[in-house]
Amino acid sequence: MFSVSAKTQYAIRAMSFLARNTERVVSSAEIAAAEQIPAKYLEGIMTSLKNGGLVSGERGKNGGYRLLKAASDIPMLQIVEALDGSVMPVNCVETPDTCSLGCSCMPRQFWIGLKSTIDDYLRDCSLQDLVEGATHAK
Amino acid sequence: MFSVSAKTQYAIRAMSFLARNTERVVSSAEIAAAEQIPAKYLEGIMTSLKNGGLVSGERGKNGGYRLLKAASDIPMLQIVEALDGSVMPVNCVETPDTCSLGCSCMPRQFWIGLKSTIDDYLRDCSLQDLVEGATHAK
DNA sequence: CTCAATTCCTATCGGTTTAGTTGGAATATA
DNA sequence: TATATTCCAACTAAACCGATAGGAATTGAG
Ligand code: FES
Ligand code: FES
Repeated sequence: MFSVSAKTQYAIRAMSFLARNTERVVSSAEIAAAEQIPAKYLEGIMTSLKNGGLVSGERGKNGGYRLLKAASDIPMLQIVEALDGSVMPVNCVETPDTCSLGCSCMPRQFWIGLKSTIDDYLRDCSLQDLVEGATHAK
Repeated sequence: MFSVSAKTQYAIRAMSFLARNTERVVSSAEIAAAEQIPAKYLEGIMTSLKNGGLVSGERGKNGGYRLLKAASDIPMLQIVEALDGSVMPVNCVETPDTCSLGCSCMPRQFWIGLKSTIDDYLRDCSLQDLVEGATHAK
C-alpha cells in the first residue's frame, strides 16, 4: 500500500544525478545509462520534470537538462507532484462531493490529516538532503 | 498519488459502523445498506477483517460480525494493513536487494523515513478517534 | 546545407491490479 | 425443512502501469 511508482523513483534518481552534475548540461541518454533507467521511458519523465518547472530542457545537439534551482531549494514533494500529481489519499479530500455518504463525512478529517502528514515529510526533505544522505535528520 | 483503495475505504466505514453498534451482532448486508457498499463486495472485505483479527464472524441465521476489541484499542494502521498489506513506499525498504543500483542506495533512507512517518500517523489514530471525529487531535 | 544528436510528442502494447459480480457451499437458527 | 447468514472460488470489465515504437521539431557542428 502507498507504493511509489517506478516513474517517481526513476525521476528521483534522475534528479539526484543532475544534482551531482550541476556544472554542465546532461542528456537524457546519459542519465539513463548512469542510473539504469529505460532510455525511452526516461525521456517522458524528463519532460514531466520540465513541465513541473524543475529542470530546463535544451534541445538540439549537445542539448540536455539541468536543474533550474539549487538542490537545496527543491523539496522532494515537488518532484513527487511533478510525476504522480498531488498526494491524495482519497478523492473527497479535494472534492468532498465525491463521497457517496455526503459531504464531510467522518473519515474525511482522517484522510486530510494523513495527506498533510505526508506532505510535510516530503516538503521538509530537499533533493540536497537526499543526495547528502541526511534524509531524515531534519 | 498514494491513493487509498476503495476496499480500504469500505473497510473503514464498515468498522466505524460496527464501532457504533457494539451491543449486537451486525450482518454484512446491514452494513452494506447503511454504508452504501456493494453487498457482495463487502462480504469479502469482512472476511479480510476477520482474518486480520479485527472482527468475529458468526455464521448461520442471525449471524453477523462484531468488533473483537474496543474501538479505542484498534489503531487505524491495523485496519489498513488487514486490507492492503503493509505500508510500503518501495520494495527495497523491506528487501534491499530489489534495488537495481545495489543495496542501500541513497534514496532508501528517504523512503524508510516516509514509511515510518505514515505508520506513525496511522498507529496514533484509533478507530475510536475516527468515530469521534477527533482524528488529528492527538 | 547537411548530418547527427538531442528534446519532445503521440500512439500502442502486454501485463497487472482493481472493483465488482456470480454462484454456490457450509453453517446455524427456528 | 426453510431461511438467513458467513465463507469460498472463479470470473469479468475496466483502469492503470511500465515500457516500446516511431517520428517531428530543434539545434549545433562540419
Ligand atoms: S467525505 Fe470522504 S469518505 Fe466521506
Ligand atoms: S535501495 Fe531502494 S532505490 Fe536503491
